[in-house]
Amino acid sequence: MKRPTIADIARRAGVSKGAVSYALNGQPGVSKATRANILAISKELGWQPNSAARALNGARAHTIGLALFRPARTLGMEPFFMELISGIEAELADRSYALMLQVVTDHTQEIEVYRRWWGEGRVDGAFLVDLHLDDARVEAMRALNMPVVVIGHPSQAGPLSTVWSDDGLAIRETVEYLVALGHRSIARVAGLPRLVHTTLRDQAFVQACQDAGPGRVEHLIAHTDYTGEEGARMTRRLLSSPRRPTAIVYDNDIMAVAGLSVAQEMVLDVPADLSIVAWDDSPLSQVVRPPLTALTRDIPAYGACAARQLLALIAGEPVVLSVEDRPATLIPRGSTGPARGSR
Amino acid sequence: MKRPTIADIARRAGVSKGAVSYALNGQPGVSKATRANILAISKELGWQPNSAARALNGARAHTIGLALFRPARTLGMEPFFMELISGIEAELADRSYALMLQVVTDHTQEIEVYRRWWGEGRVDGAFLVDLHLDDARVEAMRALNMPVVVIGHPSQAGPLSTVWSDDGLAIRETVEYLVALGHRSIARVAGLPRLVHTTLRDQAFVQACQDAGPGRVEHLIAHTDYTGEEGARMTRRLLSSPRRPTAIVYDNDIMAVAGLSVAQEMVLDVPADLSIVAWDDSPLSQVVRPPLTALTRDIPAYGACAARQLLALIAGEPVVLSVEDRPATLIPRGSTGPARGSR
DNA sequence: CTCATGAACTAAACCGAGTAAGTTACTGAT
DNA sequence: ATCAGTAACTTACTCGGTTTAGTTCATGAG
Repeated sequence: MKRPTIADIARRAGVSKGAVSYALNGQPGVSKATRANILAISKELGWQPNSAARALNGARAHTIGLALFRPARTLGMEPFFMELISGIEAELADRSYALMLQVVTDHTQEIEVYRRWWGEGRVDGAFLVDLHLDDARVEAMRALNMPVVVIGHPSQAGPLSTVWSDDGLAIRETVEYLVALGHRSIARVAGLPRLVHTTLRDQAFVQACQDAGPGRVEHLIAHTDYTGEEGARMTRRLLSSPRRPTAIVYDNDIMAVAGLSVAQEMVLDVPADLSIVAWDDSPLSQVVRPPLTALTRDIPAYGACAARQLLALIAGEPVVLSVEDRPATLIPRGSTGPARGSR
Repeated sequence: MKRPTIADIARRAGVSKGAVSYALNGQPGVSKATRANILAISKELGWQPNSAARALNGARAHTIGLALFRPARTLGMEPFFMELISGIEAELADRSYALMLQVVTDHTQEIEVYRRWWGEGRVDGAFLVDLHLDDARVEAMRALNMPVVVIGHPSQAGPLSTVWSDDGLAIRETVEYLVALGHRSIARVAGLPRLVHTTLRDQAFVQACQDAGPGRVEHLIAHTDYTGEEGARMTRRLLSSPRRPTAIVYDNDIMAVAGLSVAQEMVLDVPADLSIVAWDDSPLSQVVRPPLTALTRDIPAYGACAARQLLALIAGEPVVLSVEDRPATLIPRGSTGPARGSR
C-alpha cells in the first residue's frame, strides 16, 4: 500500500532505476519501445515523483513565498492585499506555481520564516512588501542571496529588484484637481509614518500643495494605522479644528469610508462642505452615498507584474532592476465638488 | 558560498555526521561539551536543516494545502474566502505551519493539484470547500488517504471529516423575523444551485416559509453566481415582477449591496418598500445607507476551527468526524422594517 | 576482418539528513 | 585482574530520485 517509486517501476520493467529516470524525464538514453513501456507501467502503478527526493538534487520547489506582517484576523478586511494576492496567484497559476503564505507577527519573524523556507529549499523566491526606512529585511534577503522582488518604491530596496508605481504623480494629480475645484485647505489622512510609501506620498503631497502657489494652499497630514477606527478619529479631529479643511485625501478606502460616516454624523454635506478622495478603489468606495472619488489602480495587475518579475528572476532571465507599473489615476465621483465659497 | 550541511559541521567539529545529527536533534549519544560545541558551530555557519532531506525520511511538511476553484481575479472581492484564509492562517501561524495556496480553474485540476502535493510530500493535509452534489473530490481524497477537512455540511462529505455551521437555523431565524415584521412575500437571491450549502439553504428557506402557516407566506428563489452583477439583475427582475416581494434575502453581501443600489435606482425606499437581508456581514454591509441587516458569523473563527480540526487529524489525534461551529446570527440594522400595509 | 562510433542501457555515487548497529574507552563491581 | 555495563561516539545504510561513468552490443567505415 506504499507509494510506488522508480525502483518499483524499474523492477516491473526489468530495467535499471537510471533507465526509468531517463524515460520519465524525456531524456535520451532509452529506446522508444522501452520508454513507452516504462511510461505505461508508471501510469499503471500511479507513480508520482517525490519532490523531496527531487529537491535533494537541487530541483525547483515551484513555490513562491509571501510572509505577511499583519494581524491575521484583519487580513480579510484589507482589499489591497487580497487583490494583490489574487493577482499574484493569477500569474502563478498559469505556470503551476503555488504560493506559500504565512502570517507573521513582526519583521524579525518574517526574516526567520524566509530564511527557513529558503534554507529548506521550500521556495524559489519571495516578495517583500511594506518596506520601511532602514528595513532590516533588505540586508537579510541580500545575504540569503534568494530571488526577491520588492513590491514598492526602489528608494529603500538597496540592490533588490522592485516593482512599483509612481504614487507621487497620483497625489499631484489629486491635489491639482482639488485646487482647481477651489480648495485652499487640504488634509491628508495618511498610513503608517514609517513606511516608505507613506513618506513618499507625504512629500509629494506637500510639494504639490506648495507648487500651487506660495501660501495659497494650506496643508496638513495626520498619520494613522490604516484602520477604519483611526481614520474616523482623525477625521473627527480634523473636522472639529478651528481651521477645518474643505477636502481630505485618505490613504486607503477603509479610512475614507469611515471618514465619510464621520462627516455625515457631524451633519456636514459631502461634497458641499467637505470633499473626500480615497486611495485605492474597492467596491466599498462605489457603494457608499455619495460614491467616493478614488485613486484607482489595477492592483491584481500590479501583483501579476511583480509575480512575472520574480519568476523571471528565478529563471535567471535578464531582468531590469526596477519595473514601474502604471500609476494610480483619479476617478472623480460624487464625493468631491467645488469648495464652498470659492468663486 | 553554498549552504552548510551537517557534514560541514561534522568536519569542523571533528566528529561524524551521526554525532552532529544527534546533537542538533537533542537526542542522547553525545556529551554535553560536544553538543555545545556542535551547536555553536552550526550557529556560526548559519546551518539550516534541508527539509527535502528530512522529508525523505518521512518527516512532516509543516504545510497545509488549499486549492481554490475560483477565477483568481475575483478572489480579492470575496470577503468570505479572505476571512476564512485569515482565520486559518491565524491558527497555523501559532504552530509555524504554512498555507500552500493555488488557484485552479476546475475541480479536475483541483484534484490533480492535491494529488501532486500529497504525492510529492509537500503538504500534510488539505481543505475542501464548496462541495457540490456527487462531488468527485470526496472519492479522490478518500482514495489518496490524505488528511482532509471539508468546510461545509457533512451530507455530501462521505467519510471525510467536516466543520460546518447550521445554515438552516439562520435562515429560519431570518424568515421568522421577516414574517413577524408583516412580510408575506419573501424572495431569496441564492448562490450557485449545485453547491450543497445552497441546496440546504433553499430547503430551509422553503420549509421556514411554509411553517409560517399554510399559504401565508409567498416565497421565491432565484439562483445566481454570487457576483454583484447577477445579484443586481435578479433584483431588477424581482422588483419588476407584478407580485413584487417586500423582502429579499441575499446569499452574500456583495449581492445584497448591489440589490440595494437597484432598489434605490428604482426609487424604492429601503426599508419602507423593500426589506433587505445580507448573508455574511462584511464592512460593506455597514457602510451603505441604510446599513444592511445581516446574518453575521465569525468567519475567521470558522476557518480557525477547521484548521484546528485538520491539524488534529494530521497529528493522528482522535477527532470527532464532524464539528459544528456556531450558526450565523441575525443582526437587524436599517435595511429591514415592517412591511408596508401590514398591521 | 577489425576497429571506431554511438545507441541503449547498468552500476554506483550522490544529494542531506535520520538512525540502527557496531565500536571504543572508561567505570565500577567482583 | 577480569568482566559487564554504559556513555560516547562511528559506520553504514536508508529515503527516492538524478547523474556520472562505465559496459554491452549492433552498425558502418576502412
